[in-house]
Amino acid sequence: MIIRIDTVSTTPIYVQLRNEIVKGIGRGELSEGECLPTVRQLAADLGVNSMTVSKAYQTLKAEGFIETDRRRGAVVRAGVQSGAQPDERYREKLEGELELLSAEAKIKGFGREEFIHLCSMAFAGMEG
Amino acid sequence: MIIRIDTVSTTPIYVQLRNEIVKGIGRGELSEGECLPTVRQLAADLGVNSMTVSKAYQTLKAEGFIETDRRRGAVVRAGVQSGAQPDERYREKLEGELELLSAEAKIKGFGREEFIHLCSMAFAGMEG
DNA sequence: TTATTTGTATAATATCATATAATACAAATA
DNA sequence: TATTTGTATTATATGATATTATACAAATAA
Repeated sequence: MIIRIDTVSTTPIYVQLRNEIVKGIGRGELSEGECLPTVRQLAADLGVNSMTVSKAYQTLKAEGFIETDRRRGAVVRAGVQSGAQPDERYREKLEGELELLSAEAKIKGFGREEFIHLCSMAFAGMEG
Repeated sequence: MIIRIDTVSTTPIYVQLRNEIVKGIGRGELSEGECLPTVRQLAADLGVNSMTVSKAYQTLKAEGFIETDRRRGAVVRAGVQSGAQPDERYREKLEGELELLSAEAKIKGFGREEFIHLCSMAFAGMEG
């Protein structure tokens, strides 16, 4: 998977990295159990510091998206999430962000159908 | 409209303020043409600095959500947005954010129907 | 064993964003 | 004239961000 970083953006690099990897997992470009590049390798590829990559991995780990194994490195977490009970904390976070997006879209002139269409298209872009 | 600020949050106060006002406009609690509190008044109510409120207002102004009038102060921008051509820049921003939310939701185990339902409910919470 | 690689920890440093404080200005109103 | 509006400026303090350098435990490969 190719990751691009915008060094001009106000979004911290480690957040950009975290977001790109999450989207890669969502799209299926990164499969469950697949190893991510090592922090040093990815840092070298992107021209950033290895601690910045490490911070992105730690964020992903804390959020349950990956696990770190001393033997294999960083690994995409297997389908624990697809099963079991939905994460209530995440649900509230998602609802809050959708509320803000809905308000912005509404004010910007988007109708309900158009908004839902965009949501549907975005989700369709994910694996499965 | 009542605005609450979380001083512990990592989200900057001026961003929280901006978000709350956007949601207030979206819900219809703040009508087009309605005056917002003065920067000093809102700052006093919230116990923050007036420049922090000013920064939130400037952000809202730059995004086209409000206008500032020396006579009336900060005013919710009238329906320029509901008409005219959709803002292409905003559309891309929206699509990008929906892509990330979709990826997270997908990984967290949400199905298409559930995700769309949440989007629909969020938009339904907006005026109109 | 030894050498290497893994993620991680630590410390020092630099830069920028954030927030506050105090003061001041032009424009408009009462 | 006095007041209020948003805004500008300057100074200051704090925290987030990013880099650099070094080091560690754990596991693998030689």
